[in-house]
Amino acid sequence: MISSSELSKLTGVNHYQIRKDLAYFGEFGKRGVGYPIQNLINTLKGILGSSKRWEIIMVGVGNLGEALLRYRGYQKRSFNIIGAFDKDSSKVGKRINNIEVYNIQYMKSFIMKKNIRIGIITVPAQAAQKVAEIMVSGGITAILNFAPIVLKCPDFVKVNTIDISIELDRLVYYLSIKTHSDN
Amino acid sequence: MISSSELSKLTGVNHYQIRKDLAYFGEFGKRGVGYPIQNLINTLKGILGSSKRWEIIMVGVGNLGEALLRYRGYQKRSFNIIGAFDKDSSKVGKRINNIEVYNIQYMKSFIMKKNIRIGIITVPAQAAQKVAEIMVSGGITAILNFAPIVLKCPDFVKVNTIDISIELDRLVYYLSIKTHSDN
DNA sequence: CCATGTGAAGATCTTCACAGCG
DNA sequence: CGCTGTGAAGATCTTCACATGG
Repeated sequence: MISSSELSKLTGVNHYQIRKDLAYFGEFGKRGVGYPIQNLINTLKGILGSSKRWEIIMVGVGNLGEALLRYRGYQKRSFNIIGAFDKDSSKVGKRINNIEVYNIQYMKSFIMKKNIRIGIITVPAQAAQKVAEIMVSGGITAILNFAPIVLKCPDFVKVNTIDISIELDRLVYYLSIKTHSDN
Repeated sequence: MISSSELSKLTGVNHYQIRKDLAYFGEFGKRGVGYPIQNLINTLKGILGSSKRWEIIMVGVGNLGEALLRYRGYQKRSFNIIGAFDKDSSKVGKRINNIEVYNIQYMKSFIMKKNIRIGIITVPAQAAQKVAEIMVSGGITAILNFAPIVLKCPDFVKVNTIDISIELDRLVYYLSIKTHSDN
């Protein structure tokens, strides 16, 4: 059993919010007690779509791509990187964390054959748009993009961009504001 | 000169929002024409705090850390990674992208001496909290955290966490919702 | 009595309509 | 006339107060 206040401490989200969010999907807490942990986990898995197993591909096996492939944090999650792609023949054929690197020319047919819905882009900025287009043409509808550009994709495609420079700009902005008002 | 609608196309943010946001900081557009580009850039640099030059340190030179060190996207930006730290002696002394890797035991004094305000954490999850504490004790007040945990820091410290698993969960959730409502 | 679930109040963010100015 | 700047309307998110039920 766990209460909304305990969850609050663990996550940094306040207890009102925790309750509102959970209640939004139904009543699975017990009044006066809290939420049954195991039950909560299972219900959330269903809600987040993580009871299903999602297969993912990654394109671009440079430093960042390799870092992500080595990252073990996926293991217990609902998604699996089942293939990586690069145009560089020196990388093709490698296996990283048991994930094989294929030539990028096979990407589209791979997506179609395996019915992939999610792709990760870790290629340089100038190649990213083209990669995104091939992904979409193969049937991918959700992209996690690490290239520092705005990808042009059809509306039905969900693009989630992580641009490290922008994240640092956020911090810089925060510090500037604070410094300014510290007088 | 550039108009709010052009900026809208470039960024994906709608034109109302562009104007509201810019107007919030003052009137630097010309009615009937648009925004003078150079002027806009300079003004925004000031607002974002990027007219100043910010020095940054990074801790953890594993795959991800190395990828970020190699990333050239900072070059034109307002921030500079001026040092990296690791506890692994095989990494100490390396130079990556002209950034030297120091033993982590010198981190605190480095932060203090150079008056660093921003730190990037790319160490494994179990080491991240400790690293954050040392950073804060040295005077850092803004952290970009790549470790998949919730860092406990004093309120005056701005923590920005990027957890790749969570970003993927977002996409999975989006796809689940869509699949559900596609019936 | 305790912690959830929820309607209402409050705060904030987004969209809109249009006045104002080059 | 065109595009900005802005007050107001609308939508959404957050906080709160408290009724509800184990």
